[in-house]
Amino acid sequence: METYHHGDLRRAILDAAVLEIEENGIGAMTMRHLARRVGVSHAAPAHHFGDKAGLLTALAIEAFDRLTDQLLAVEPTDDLVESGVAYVRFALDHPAHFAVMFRPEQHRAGDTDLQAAQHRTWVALERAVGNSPETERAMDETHTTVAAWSLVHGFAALWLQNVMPEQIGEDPEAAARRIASGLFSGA
Amino acid sequence: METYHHGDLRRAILDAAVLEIEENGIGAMTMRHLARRVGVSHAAPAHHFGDKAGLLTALAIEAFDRLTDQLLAVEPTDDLVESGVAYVRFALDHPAHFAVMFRPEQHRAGDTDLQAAQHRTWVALERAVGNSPETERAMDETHTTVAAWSLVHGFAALWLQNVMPEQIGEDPEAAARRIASGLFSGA
DNA sequence: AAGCGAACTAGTCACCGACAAGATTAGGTA
DNA sequence: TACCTAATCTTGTCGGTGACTAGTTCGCTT
Repeated sequence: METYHHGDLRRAILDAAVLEIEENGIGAMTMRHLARRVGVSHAAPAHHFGDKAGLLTALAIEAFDRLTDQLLAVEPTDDLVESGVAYVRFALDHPAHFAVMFRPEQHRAGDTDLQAAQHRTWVALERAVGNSPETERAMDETHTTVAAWSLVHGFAALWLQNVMPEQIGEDPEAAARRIASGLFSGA
Repeated sequence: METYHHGDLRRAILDAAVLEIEENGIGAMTMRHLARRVGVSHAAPAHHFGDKAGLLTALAIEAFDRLTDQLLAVEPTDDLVESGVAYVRFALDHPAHFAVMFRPEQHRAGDTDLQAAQHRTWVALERAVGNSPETERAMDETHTTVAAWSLVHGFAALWLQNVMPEQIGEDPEAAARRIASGLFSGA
């Protein structure tokens, strides 16, 4: 480091946080570790995020937006199952982001930007359900969307937490596709 | 307090932990708070649990066992949906226990007692699926069980994290029953 | 009743998040 | 160019936390 000012410390801290969480778990992610990792003083990060909750909120917003992008990248003509698989793939490919998304107690309470990002994800999920070809359902669209979300969210969470039975195998994407197909297109 | 020895400090600390988490969130649950709450010195709890991870592991084991009991309390003749609703009800009735169950990074790594408790829960879920009347399924029993678990776990997690859309209403049990019915007995 | 070991206390250490005050510098203005 | 103001970053500090150690109290067995 040659300059007193970092240039884009905010971005650097967010990236360092992801690496730190992936390498050593969310428990090891302290503001001071990130500062050391990036090469700034221990109090520098707080200037960009307010406090630790602010940092985690910013990271969660980024995570929701990336997930939304992945969901919207699924072809509109594809089956709902493909969106479900995309959700699971995002969670397993980006465990650090996923771990930060659903921890309200670590977030800045009532942050409107975060709420907006969560809503965008919800809208993307609704789109996936609405685009799905099967029109004859046992539920209205809201409940179908919640059902699909619950299924893939639960699957990803249980997989990441290592509580799945061995019989399920080692390929999460295949298992997720099989399960989602069985429930949502196996009529 | 009159006696130097507490009598059942281990039990008292576990109960205090549940209260503390329910009242102030898991972030506020520190060993020192629990000690103060129970009226012992700050280092007393560690004697019973080793360290904080040991306490949270013990709490998780207790939680898995209580959940298993709730699942086994469902009548064997009942539909699979009733077991799913029981899972959701447990999570929402005991948010502190539920919050501690699925945080491996806070647990004592590789604890065999915890693994055994998790396995007992899995067996209870398999029983629920096996007892369910509908025999013609799109999946084998393992995948059906994982699907059911994922659905209710995801639903409970999303509900507790307050990211459900408003349209879902205010009665989680009703919504869970509707969704589980739509996917598992709405053939 | 004696003493052994478990239960608990008191003291300490490194580390953390938050805060305050000061140093540095980028970027707009005269 | 010279300034100068606000944003950025550093340094120092404080209370709180988890973990460790040494010492105190007491239940229980023999």
